[in-house]
Amino acid sequence: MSRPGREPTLRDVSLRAGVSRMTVTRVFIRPDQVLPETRARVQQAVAELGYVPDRAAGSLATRRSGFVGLVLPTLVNGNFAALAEGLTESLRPSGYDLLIGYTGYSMQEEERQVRTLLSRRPEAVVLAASAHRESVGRQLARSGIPVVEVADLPEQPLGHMIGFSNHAVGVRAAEFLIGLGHTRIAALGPARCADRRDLRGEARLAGFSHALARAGLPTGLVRGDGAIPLSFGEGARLMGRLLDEAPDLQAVFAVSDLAAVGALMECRRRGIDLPGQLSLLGFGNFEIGQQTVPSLSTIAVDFDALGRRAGRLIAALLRPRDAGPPSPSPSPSMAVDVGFTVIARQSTAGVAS
Amino acid sequence: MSRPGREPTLRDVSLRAGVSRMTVTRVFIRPDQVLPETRARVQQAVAELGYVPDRAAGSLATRRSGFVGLVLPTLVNGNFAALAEGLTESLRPSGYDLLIGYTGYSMQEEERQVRTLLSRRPEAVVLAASAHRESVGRQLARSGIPVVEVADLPEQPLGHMIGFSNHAVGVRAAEFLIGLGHTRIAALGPARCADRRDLRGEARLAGFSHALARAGLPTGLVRGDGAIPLSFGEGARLMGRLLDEAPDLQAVFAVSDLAAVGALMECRRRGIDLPGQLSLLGFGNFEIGQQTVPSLSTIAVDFDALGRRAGRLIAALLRPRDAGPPSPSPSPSMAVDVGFTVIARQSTAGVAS
DNA sequence: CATAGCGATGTGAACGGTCACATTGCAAGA
DNA sequence: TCTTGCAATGTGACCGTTCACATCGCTATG
Repeated sequence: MSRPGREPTLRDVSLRAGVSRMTVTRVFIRPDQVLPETRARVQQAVAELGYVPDRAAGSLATRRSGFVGLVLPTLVNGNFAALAEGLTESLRPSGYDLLIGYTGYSMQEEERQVRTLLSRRPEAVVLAASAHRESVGRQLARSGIPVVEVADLPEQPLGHMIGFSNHAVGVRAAEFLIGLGHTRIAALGPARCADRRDLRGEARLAGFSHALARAGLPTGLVRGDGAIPLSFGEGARLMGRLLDEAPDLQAVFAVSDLAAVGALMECRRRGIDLPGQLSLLGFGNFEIGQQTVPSLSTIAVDFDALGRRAGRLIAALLRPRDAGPPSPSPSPSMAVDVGFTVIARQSTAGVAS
Repeated sequence: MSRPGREPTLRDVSLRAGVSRMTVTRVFIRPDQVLPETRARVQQAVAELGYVPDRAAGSLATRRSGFVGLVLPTLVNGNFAALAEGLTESLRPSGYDLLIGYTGYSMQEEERQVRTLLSRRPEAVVLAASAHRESVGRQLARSGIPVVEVADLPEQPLGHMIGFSNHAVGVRAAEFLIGLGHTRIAALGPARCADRRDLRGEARLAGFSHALARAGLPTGLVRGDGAIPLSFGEGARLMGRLLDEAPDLQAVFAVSDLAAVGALMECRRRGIDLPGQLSLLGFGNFEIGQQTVPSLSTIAVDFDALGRRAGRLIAALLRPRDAGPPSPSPSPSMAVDVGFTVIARQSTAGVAS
């Protein structure tokens, strides 16, 4: 190394290669503008010194951080992780790095995350945490960067939306179970604490209740009291309570496959036959649901594709950064409904009549 | 806002508050050095302008990015996600942000990730991807920052290690199953492709074979041909193949709970009674294993704690940055063995004699 | 043969903070 | 009253890169 202790800089490389600093930069940014011989000399110096450009300095000069922020409730959820991976991959060709923050479903934490994030000057932000404090929207709006909300279609969007209606999912779930001939129908969903909330789960639950009521069926067995995040164990626990209270249950919708699989296992422990005695429907199409016995009927959304789509949108929004006018017309807010699919597997069946 | 289009800067705030830029900075860095009245005036200007400090600029000046890099195989694995969350949380008090990259188990991709990462000048790097190209070690060594490898105890460490011996896990798994009286014992593990490898899974498998051989038992049923990453479906598929070939099998070790649960479901589909006809042992203590019927015996490692521990180590290493000598003595490489625990649940049982 | 034109390279000034080192004002002690 | 000392604030340079623009040398063209 040239200077002890410090990492080599552009200057070190330029001195060694016998060119100016600008030429070295060009070798990285626009190699075609540099004569092949010069380029080779520079590249050798780079290799010898082990020089890696400092993007923080670059960001400062270009006013472009190369970051896209992603805020989600938790990483410990296959679908959110898949979303993150899809986003990363679709953003890679454009050279953006993902900066991930997770809120643990807490709105207060989300606020903190967004503030932290903004200090890194992301060029766009993707929000997958559905419950926002008002201040979050204010901060994001002020920063002037594109905001994309995913995995939902909120009533009061902060920016673009790529997702699906969780309320519609709930409605469809109810219609599906009703269509099978069930009438004593229950649902398992998240509790509403003051700060920790799973708004999407709540929306699915609300849609479910709504459709039940519309069909003239009782909604008393729709339970919004699951601990967040809904897990296998929580699903089993909730199912146990439900079975204790209403042994003559015919069908259950769990707002998450995780809870549904837990519920399925609880049924197995109690010797309840699925779908013979009870139909069970989940949401999320987690891989485990394909393998359980019986396999789990569910409602599927392609989260990886959701992430990819968000990434493509962002790449497109950010590309003509130079072309268009500064930002007088913040491109009209897009809303993309990617829909969802009911996947009927073995855990649901019609009522024998 | 003050200047149209641009985000407000320190200068905008200082002008509005009628102080110098340095005073504004101090309100953020060392508030106690600023007179309360002045501080209040500055804070009001900050609030009015919606000013958020630019950390890229700050990094440049302080030569500290505030980033810690984390490279892992995939996020779509509860244990790695838990590790990431544990790391994040233990680093938060010290003000570090996590920069996550994932390799999809590819060594080539890992190399790319590390290079990208280094351009953001992380102050430390945590590696959870066990298979490294040589160049990765070179790059990291040259950068001079602390490196922590987690979830393994490699023979040729790149820096510090916090983990457990995957080979020992395999040995212990075999001893456990042998101890139950089984002799026809199989194992399911990852295949070894050229680039995509799961070295930790391979190590568990190798340890398992080793212990089997040492006990004079045949190792022909130890299968290292699972698609990476090992999933529920892959576990089911592998188990099916195994049962077709060796119907008189007595015990199976799957190097991941995910594969083990898949295998468990496959057994159920085939009407094979666990643990009556077959003992099944997994690894990883994923939550689902507690809920399956029968519940899954497994080998547990606390990944969240692993992440926390790595975070604490890094925080400690980085703290006295100012105190100690520049870096003549790169603090001796630490190796922490966090061990593992066999959790015997219902899927394993002794042979009836 | 002069010169316009272009491609390759160099120059100095930002970018937005923070560092080390002044400078100022004021209270305590000789 | 005159230091001395400290707390609060200001000054200019610098962190490593890239921007806009200038310069250089060469070739093609009239």
